[in-house]
Amino acid sequence: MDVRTLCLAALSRGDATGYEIKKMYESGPLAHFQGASFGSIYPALSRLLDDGLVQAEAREQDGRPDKKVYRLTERGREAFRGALTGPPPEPETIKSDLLFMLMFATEMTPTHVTDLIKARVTELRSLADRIEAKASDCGVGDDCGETASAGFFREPGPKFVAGYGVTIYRAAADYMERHQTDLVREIETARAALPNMAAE
Amino acid sequence: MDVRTLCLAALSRGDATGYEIKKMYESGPLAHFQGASFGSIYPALSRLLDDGLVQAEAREQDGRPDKKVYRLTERGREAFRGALTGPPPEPETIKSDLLFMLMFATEMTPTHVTDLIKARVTELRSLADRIEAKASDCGVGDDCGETASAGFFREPGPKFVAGYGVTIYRAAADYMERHQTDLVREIETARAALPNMAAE
DNA sequence: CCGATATTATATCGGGCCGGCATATATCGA
DNA sequence: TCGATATATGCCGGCCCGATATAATATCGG
Repeated sequence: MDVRTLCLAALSRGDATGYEIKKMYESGPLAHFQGASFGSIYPALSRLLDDGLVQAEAREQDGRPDKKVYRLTERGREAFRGALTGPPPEPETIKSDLLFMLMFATEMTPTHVTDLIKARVTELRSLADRIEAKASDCGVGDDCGETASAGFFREPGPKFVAGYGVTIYRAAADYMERHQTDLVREIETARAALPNMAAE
Repeated sequence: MDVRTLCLAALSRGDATGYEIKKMYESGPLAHFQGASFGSIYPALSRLLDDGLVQAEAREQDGRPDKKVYRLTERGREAFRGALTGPPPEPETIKSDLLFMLMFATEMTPTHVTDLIKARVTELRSLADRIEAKASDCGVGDDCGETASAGFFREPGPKFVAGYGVTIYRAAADYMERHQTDLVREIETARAALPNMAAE
């Protein structure tokens, strides 16, 4: 997804600065499933300004550098709807460093493989929990979603997507936990059958 | 994953040209979970050559431009093992254009949402089937994996990884199918409650 | 039998994006 | 008080993808 489109999407939910857009994709209502860095957000906003898809209002700030608050123009809103309606997204495949490394599991020590998988399982469960916490109303006292994203996850789209994330992360963690011991056992026998495994 | 490491990994399974490495990640034994383009493979091989991690042997070819067959040096093999042992991979999160688009499902027509999800479900099932076909021995008559990758998926690592892929892709397809109707119904009621939805 | 297309093979280039860095201030905890 | 963190913008090196160029052979349909 184009960072310019990502900016339009963020601004469709309200005016914001570049810094705030970044936060939305990092820990705010748009976190998970997409991300963008400062190095792409600020140039993207400049281009959107040139193209007339956003307006900027410079607000003088106590001390800090002037804050530039961006707002969608009508043309910007159309462009965003166009991106949503437009060409269907390319088929997405799983890209994973860990999975790739594990294809060469016989080149690693069983201990290392175990550590790698254990760490990943923890990460996956924590990711699922974080989505669930954010989605399940964040009802009580905590500050939860910060920028007025309270009701966002009651909308059908975010609810569907959050459920997807939780389901997939849990399925991944479950698979790894269930097949971990088999994998390690098979590596051990494979390495025992192989030569020079002295001091690794 | 660094494309240089990807090249080392491919060459650790046997000598190959840049073109053949590309094929391995496209449809060969290393397909799924990682990929690389010509625009990164050829420069990567050049750098690996400069750094002494691979050797190149130019083979004169009948007619076609000279084939450069690359081979891992001992230092290259060490570097690859280092990458496997080295810093654990960063936590990986799901990145998905479709999921992101669906967060704004209320801005789309129910028909469009249905089409999008149906197409993705088909893709996911086909992806899972392809992995399963490649992993389940490709035993009989078909040409299956081409370049001598017959037994690769009987090794513990690839078997574990293939199972992961099949499981996750199926789980994703299942989730989408099971929650699709709910999503569409909720969009419809949400849009009915909203203004100016005449000619979209 | 001829032309269109695919395949084998290498390489460059533009553009997009990430991560690190620079800059400036204010506040909060150790 | 000193470093870390947060607010806020922006540049730059480097990595990578996708498109394109080049070039010769193979193959299949008309």
